[in-house]
Amino acid sequence: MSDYLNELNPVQRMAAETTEGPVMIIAGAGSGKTRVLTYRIAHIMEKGVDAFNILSLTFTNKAAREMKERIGKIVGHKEAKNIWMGTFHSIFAKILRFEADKLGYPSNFTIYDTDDSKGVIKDILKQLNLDDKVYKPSLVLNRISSAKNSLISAAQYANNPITQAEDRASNKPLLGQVYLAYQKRNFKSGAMDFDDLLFNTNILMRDFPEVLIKYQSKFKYILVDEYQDTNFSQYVIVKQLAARFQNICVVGDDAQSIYSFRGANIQNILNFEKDYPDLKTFKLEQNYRSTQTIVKAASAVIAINKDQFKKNIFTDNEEGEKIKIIKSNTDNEEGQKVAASIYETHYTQQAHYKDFAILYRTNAQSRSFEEALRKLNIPYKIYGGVSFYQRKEIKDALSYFRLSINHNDDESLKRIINYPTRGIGQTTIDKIMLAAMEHDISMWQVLDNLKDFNVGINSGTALKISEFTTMIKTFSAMIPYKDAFECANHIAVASGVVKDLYHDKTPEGVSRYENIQELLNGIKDFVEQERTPQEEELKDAIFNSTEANPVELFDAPEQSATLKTLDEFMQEITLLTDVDKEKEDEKDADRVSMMTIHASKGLEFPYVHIVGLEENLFPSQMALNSRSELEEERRLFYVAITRAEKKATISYATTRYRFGNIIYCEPSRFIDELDENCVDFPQEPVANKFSDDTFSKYRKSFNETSTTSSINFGEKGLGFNKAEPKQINFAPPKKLIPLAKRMAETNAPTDNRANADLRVGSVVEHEKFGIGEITAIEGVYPESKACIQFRNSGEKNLLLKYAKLKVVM
DNA sequence: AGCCCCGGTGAAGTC
DNA sequence: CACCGGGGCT
Repeated sequence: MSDYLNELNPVQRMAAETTEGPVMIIAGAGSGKTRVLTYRIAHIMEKGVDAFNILSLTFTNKAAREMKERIGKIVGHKEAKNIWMGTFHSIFAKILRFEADKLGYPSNFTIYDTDDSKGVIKDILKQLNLDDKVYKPSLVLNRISSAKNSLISAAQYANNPITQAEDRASNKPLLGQVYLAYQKRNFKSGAMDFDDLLFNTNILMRDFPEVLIKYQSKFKYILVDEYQDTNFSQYVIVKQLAARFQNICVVGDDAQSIYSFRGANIQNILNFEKDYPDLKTFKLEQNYRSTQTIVKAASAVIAINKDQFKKNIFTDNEEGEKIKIIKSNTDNEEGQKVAASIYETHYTQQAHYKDFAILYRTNAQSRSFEEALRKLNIPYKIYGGVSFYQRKEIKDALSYFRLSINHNDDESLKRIINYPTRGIGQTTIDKIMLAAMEHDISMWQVLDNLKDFNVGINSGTALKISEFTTMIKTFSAMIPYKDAFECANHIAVASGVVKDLYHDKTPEGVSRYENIQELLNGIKDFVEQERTPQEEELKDAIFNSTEANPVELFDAPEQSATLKTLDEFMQEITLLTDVDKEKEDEKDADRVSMMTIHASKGLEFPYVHIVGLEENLFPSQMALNSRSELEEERRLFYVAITRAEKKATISYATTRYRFGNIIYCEPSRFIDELDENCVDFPQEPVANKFSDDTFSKYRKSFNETSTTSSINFGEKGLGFNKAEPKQINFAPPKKLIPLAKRMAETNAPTDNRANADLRVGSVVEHEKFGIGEITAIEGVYPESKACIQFRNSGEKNLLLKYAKLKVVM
């Protein structure tokens, strides 16, 4: 019949053809996992299974899209579209919209991102009169998130003696109350946070057996990719759904489990066999990606970990170059040396710049590489960082959309009620918020029934409020009847956002204006894309079920079911992963890729530079408290090395800036763990591992770790299954930089006298602001001040005697 | 109401 | 060093 299976090696082929019953595929790095998954699904379909009965959970939506594309080539694109494929969050958000009414939620519930969630927590802390220095919103949110991912409800949390004791110990005795209030507030707002999407799916399946049966019957074949990175909540969902047919296939690599910080539990994959005794396991051990050197070096590193499946990863590829180690004296020098190394390889090997990646442990490390690459005119692209959707102007516009879709979305309301300025000040907002909290309703409900509440707002302000609510209502009325682009465009203009930005002629203002245009363009694209069958189904269900009485202001209602609406757009973008957000048209651009190692998972590059290999940075100082944390760092290092196809280069610096101070760094222990036959060490000794400093540091860290606390969340939960013991660290991160190692900042003497010769019209380069032209000079050197129009950073006034400027022309 | 300046504090990774 | 929030000034 089909010959696609012949493209697989024997193990891959068996894994793809064993479609019935529980299957686990342990897929080493570069072992052709995606190919197996693709062919497996195609094979299931060719055996006659309806695509609507297949659920495939992927790590990013992009991965889902690409896999659908590949499957489509085998079984036909029309059929492939019918597969339910996407991330856990996006798939179950869809299901929750179908079933929302059962949980008391509206089907157009808002999904709160992390910023929204923190905003809610801040309000609650204010209301409960708690100090946000003690109850740090990010820590509180982490704690709540961990609880939810372990299926601990707010009520269970608040009444659990263990969590109570734990929170008292960390000086946050009311954390349970915060969690309760947080859930209540979000519910009133018709909002779910990311963790709620999974948590509430579990509630749904627990409390509504008919719903569980419905989806169990629907999803006859279930596949889960990156299973090593699932958390308890996800584990239970999968287990429940697969309970009827048991055609469950999980794919993963325990050696690449790197997301425990967001609740991922490597035990899910290590213990999978316990849940399904008749499990068939396939190990994909042949690496098709990397050289023998890279495979050997990586294997030596990962072998040090205790907690893992035994694997014998091998490759038939050539031996390849040794791993090169670059030592630098400072972080800036590291940037220069790495950039130079890329530059050199680019020319000597005729490599494209897109063949290179710089991988780092933390986003903050990107700076020195950016600067160095820019100096050598090497194009680069940074993945992650502040995304488009995080920008202020975009969030403002989206908040208008969100509020128009769901009036009870308090976080959006707070953001835009006085933007652009319309005379509704902080005092008024505080009064509204107070009334909302007192009556347990959303802020909108207070605004919309202002006279029913004794809020103490004067008639002038009341008028402004009513103008605001009327405006939002007209937006809402439009959404079901006009496509997303028309609505968004109308809202952006009618709200005054566009006008506000248009009048701002500073370079920042211009760029904000352009960003809004870009957002609108994106929405235009969205409108022009066809819906997937699932989206069609969902659209119908929600459109027909809305209790809302359609206001016939615009086109005929029957037309609206075919339109792609603004609320659909919002649903789509909220759950995009960082990878999903990357622009397609830049994919082929010839640029060096820069990203965190986490973000690099699943990617591959011929030449990989792994940078910042220093103790306390990689491994991170936060990971030195336990074996399991250190093992996760090691897995992260393993992931980094195995991204490389031809050559891996590792670099470290002996000093580095941190919080404005220079600190000394030691080479990472991971360097020593590489198989030494695979490594090209620098001439001088790498490090003196047993200096007094080293000992003093470890003594210090040992003494300090004893306050770290943990609680066991394993016993309760929702009562489906026994949870794995869940550790939540609540101790603040320990600084492990010994006093002896600190050094006063030594500002390199800069000769700025040359700046005295600068004139209006001179073009200069500033190390931070980039290239700019001097438009005015005031005063006489050394007291002179130059006004410089920078190309990318806007206008700045700089004192010439201090400004570090290089004359360009 | 908005702007600016100051000081305190803080960077791991993310749906 | 860089960002954010608070407070004070216009």
